[in-house]
Amino acid sequence: MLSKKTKYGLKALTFIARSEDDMPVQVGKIAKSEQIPQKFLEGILLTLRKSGILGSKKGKHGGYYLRHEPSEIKMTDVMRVLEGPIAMVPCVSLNYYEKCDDCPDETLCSVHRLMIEVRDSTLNVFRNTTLADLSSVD
Amino acid sequence: MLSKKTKYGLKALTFIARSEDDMPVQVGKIAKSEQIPQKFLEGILLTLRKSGILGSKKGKHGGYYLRHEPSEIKMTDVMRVLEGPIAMVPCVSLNYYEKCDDCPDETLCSVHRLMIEVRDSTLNVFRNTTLADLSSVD
DNA sequence: TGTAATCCCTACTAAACTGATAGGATTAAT
DNA sequence: ATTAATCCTATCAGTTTAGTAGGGATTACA
Repeated sequence: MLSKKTKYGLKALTFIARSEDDMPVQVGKIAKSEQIPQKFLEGILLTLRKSGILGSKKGKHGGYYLRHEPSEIKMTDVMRVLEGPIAMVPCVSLNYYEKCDDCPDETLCSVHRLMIEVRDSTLNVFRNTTLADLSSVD
Repeated sequence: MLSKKTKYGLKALTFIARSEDDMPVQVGKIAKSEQIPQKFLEGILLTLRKSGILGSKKGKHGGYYLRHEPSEIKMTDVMRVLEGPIAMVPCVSLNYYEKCDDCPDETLCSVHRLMIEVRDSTLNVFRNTTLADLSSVD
């Protein structure tokens, strides 16, 4: 299941991308427009900022803005920040690899082989989708 | 993340498929060979039986067996039984569709569109993979 | 007919995770 | 100063996960 955190995060990013006139967007505005609990959203945008996807400006008239063009922001990066590893098992994760306790030989493990295929096909989607695709209104 | 339940279930199915000489396979044998807590595995095999993927024979010399040829057992079915819906959000689920509370218009929702693509690519893997693929030793 | 092996079923539990709330500290514009 | 924003930490109720416990029901076979 996609966590609410990720869902909210994606919606917020889309919102910011759509309202780009180089003015920072306030959490409150996003929360209201997208029906997201504001305090919850605060934390989400914070992690997006810490990861380098968003920038922020503090104080009055502050808010969040994209650090790069929407077309440069790949879903692989966004999803990893919000949802964690893309692979469904650590033993097929590119960025968070971990060996299974059981499983003496990965190449013989049926789960391993299946999950590599799932990872690759999901990765293929995320690599070929940017925030620009999400926020286009076609 | 893939649940242990699913992981264990897939390993067990693979084990049964590999040791097919038409004799039912005992939970204890699978548990020992695959390093799975036996009581936990019991429950998993039970749900696989109730779903029609496995059959069982009670009493001495009893055990579990496949109800169909491995090449007929598609991962779509197995995954839905073990892991639940394949879609990451209910609003793009084929078998368990549910509208989002928020989201007045799905066709305009960025998350919706992205998740449809993920669903389709994952589905494509599961539809083209059978237990025979998992249990082959190439 | 008794006994051992096996599936079957229900209930319980500890730990982790999720989604959210609370309360305030810090910063900046006016 | 006041106000409006981000930032940070802690807390919490509910759910899920992974597993354990204990036994009931069924069958093979001596």
